[in-house]
Amino acid sequence: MIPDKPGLEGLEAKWDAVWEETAIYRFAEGQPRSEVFSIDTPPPTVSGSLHVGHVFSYTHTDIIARHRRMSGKAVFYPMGWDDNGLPTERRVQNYYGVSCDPSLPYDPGGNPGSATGTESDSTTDTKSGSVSGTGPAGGKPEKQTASKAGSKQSSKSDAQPPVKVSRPNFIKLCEELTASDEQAFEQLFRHIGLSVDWTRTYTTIDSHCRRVSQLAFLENLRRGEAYQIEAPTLWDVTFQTAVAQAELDDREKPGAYHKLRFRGDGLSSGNGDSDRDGLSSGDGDIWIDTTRPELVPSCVALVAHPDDARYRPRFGSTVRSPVFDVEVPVLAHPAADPEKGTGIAMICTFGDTTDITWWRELNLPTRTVIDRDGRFAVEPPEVIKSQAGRAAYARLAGKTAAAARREIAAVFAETGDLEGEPRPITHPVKFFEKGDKPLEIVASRQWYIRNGGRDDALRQALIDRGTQMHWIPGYMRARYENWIAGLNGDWLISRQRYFGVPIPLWYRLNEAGSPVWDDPLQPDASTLPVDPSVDCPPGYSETQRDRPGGFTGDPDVMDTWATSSLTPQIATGWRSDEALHESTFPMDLRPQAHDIIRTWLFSTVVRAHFDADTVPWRNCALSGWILDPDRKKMAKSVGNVQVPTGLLESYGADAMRYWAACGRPGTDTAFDEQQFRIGRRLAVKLLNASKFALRFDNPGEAEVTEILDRSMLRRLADLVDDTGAALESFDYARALERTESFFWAFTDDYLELVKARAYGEQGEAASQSARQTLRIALEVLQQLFAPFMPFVTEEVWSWWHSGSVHVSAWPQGDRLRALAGDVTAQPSEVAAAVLSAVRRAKSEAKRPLRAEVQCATVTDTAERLAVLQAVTDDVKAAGRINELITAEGSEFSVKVELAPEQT
RNA sequence: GGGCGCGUAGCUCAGAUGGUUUAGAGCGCUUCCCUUACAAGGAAGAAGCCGGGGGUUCGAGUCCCUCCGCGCCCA
Repeated sequence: MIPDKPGLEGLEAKWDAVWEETAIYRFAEGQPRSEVFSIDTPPPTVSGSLHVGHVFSYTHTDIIARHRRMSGKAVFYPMGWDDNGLPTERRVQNYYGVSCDPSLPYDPGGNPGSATGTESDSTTDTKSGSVSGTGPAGGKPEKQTASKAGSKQSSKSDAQPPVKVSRPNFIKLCEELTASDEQAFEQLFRHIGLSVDWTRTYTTIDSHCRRVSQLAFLENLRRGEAYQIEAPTLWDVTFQTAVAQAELDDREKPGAYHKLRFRGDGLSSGNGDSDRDGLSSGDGDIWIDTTRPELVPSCVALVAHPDDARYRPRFGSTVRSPVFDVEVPVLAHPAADPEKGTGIAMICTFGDTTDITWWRELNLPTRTVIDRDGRFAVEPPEVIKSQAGRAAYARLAGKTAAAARREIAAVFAETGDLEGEPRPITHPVKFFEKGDKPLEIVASRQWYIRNGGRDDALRQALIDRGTQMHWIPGYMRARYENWIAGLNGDWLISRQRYFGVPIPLWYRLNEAGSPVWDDPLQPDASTLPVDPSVDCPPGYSETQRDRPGGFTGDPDVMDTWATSSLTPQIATGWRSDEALHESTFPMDLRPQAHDIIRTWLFSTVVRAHFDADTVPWRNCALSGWILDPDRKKMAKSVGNVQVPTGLLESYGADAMRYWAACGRPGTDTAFDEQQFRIGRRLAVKLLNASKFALRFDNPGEAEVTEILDRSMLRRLADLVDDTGAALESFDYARALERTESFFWAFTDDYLELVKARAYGEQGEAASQSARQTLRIALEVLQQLFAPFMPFVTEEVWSWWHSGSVHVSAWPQGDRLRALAGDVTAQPSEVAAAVLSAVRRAKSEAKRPLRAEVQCATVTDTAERLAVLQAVTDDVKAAGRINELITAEGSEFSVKVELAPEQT
């Protein structure tokens, strides 16, 4: 049963198979809510390869799950894969060499992507070895795959131009690619021993999730929490989609102030063409500084602070824009910063988010120049009438913003409207977090869900929700509150993309063929999920699609967070399995990383607030990041990612979990391979200590009689209480640290002290006590380690138990304390102190530990000497001490006389 | 600029509500030991003005103030 030379190799595969077969992690349905511990596992994005960061945080959750399971809870621990959204689209584009063209009809026969050859095109820069068959788990430590490639999709590709495929075909490819990834992810998660109920998995694009997502949206719509509006929208020109506030990144970018002249020729405030003869007159001119001179044709006003004496006389008057010669008013608004540039700014539609504020609050017209592809529209705004202005605009038409900027600077320089050279500065520019071109702002019709960004009562209600959850660590709640406090708009959920959950609506077309936006056609709930681009609204037929008097489908999909925010509803069977939902929702635990509090955590609270008038979970545990040795966040885009597979092979899953468990909740942890070695050593030690303790005959019902044994059990009782409390409060790192430190002391001291006695050197009764205690302690230690190192503990448990350690009952401190009776921790402490002193003496004398001690003199207080008396036989045996003399004194010391070296 | 966190041995970190006399662990380093549980191991040792300064207290790494440095989130 117990191998001669126990090892760790092969334990993962062996026990994973057994656990699968015995189904010990399967959720036991039908339990009352109080007996259930439900976990809202955040579905990892499957579009990239797994790295050690995933192992890190998912292990933390698993430790808690395993502890709750051993504590008697029915643990509800499903797993999802987040596969909808842009990351997948980008990878599909690169991997298959395709791009989506929604205007194409579905091609049911061919799979264009597969046909055009996967491997050939993927050479661009995804060496997509990681996504084929063996999956990301087998991936090499590649850096920068999709993130870079995706953004370069159209230009610069030296390979073939992408093959255009229909939206349904494109989605098929997305599903194909993610399916193989998901398998690989599951394999890796099994390999590291996550005790997930693998019969309960979902993917955020599957039909269940689409249904929940659409149903929840329709409910939001019905209750007035979702609405659509035509408004200026942050827009990514690369992906050509709207993005939400939560997806913004500010990046410091170089730019340049251009000092431009607006003419204040109060006289010529009328007709446009000819009166530019006052070129040199300059008294009424106003100079503004701007980093975006190309937006002058979209300028609708100038604005300065109301208290700014320099410009106060000009408020209410007008000036004319350089070259384009458009008359614009000079206005006052408190958001204008007198310290910036010349203290007066031009308002364009739209250069940045402040422009939106001004435009809205000052009730200004819209003069759009940049199209959704980020290029200047062919036609100038109507308001530009002068020939010179139209000619100048023609030089910008079709150009990107950056190119137009260079062009217009040249124009202004020619006309003398640009003073001096542009002055380089660096300033924060808003980017889509996944994009690499600055965001533009375009006016478009979009769907929103209210989130308190425009409603103080709702804002406060959501902040209050934060206080109804337990945050681990507690200070993370501040981030939640800060984010809500800083919201400046509702949650934009529509995206102009393809691989996502469609917005389940259609619009009537009037006789002119224009959509009637106000009263969307809704599907019957029983037909969900629907795809409005394929399905028809109730009462219509396909022949009426896109025909005047007919209907048109909403072309957009929902933000990936609009689905991800529903994982509690998705996982617990909301509106599909009410019994399950009742016993699992609100959920007990949401583990996640701290950087997505603003997105995932917050949006999930919003949905539960609306749908169920509750918080979605009782506890949220925020895990830290893995940092590389230089303390930079480990991320694919940085190229410093550690892939887990190699580490798993050399150190084993338990060692990797050990490393993960050492990272305290919420704390960023530097990756340190040394920790893997330590974890592995601990696992090996557990094998060997178990083997040792079990080598003696089973003492049956023998009683624990010896003082030393009872004293050790007393300390073990304290450990059990301590670790139990730590795990209850999600402090797995503390629990592990305590258990580990006890365990090493246990092997160093207790095992050595009782070794001789266990072998029978002090008679049968004393031996039985030792053997019994060894077994009791071993059993408890195996259980305490089980949540952390499930494989090795299951292995050693199996040497002497029939069931799984993972469904055994968590140890009780009281039982151990009862065995200890009135014996305190002191005897084992005194014995260990003497033994340690003897070891030190031998080590300092450079003698082996088995060297005999002629005579050891222990000086200590009378009280402790009396205690030592009770354990003296064990101490003498362990230290190989021939004669042990005691002497009273206030200071503890041990004088060691070694026996002469034998020759 | 606002918020949050951090600064303890060469390195990575523990030190929960201030108090077991001379501040802990692991790694690394040095020395020793192939001991019948364990050599991909074991034992032992050296090593710290607990970021600086001020304060509260009988007593502070632990609380307060301030300064310096670092990181993150948000403007």
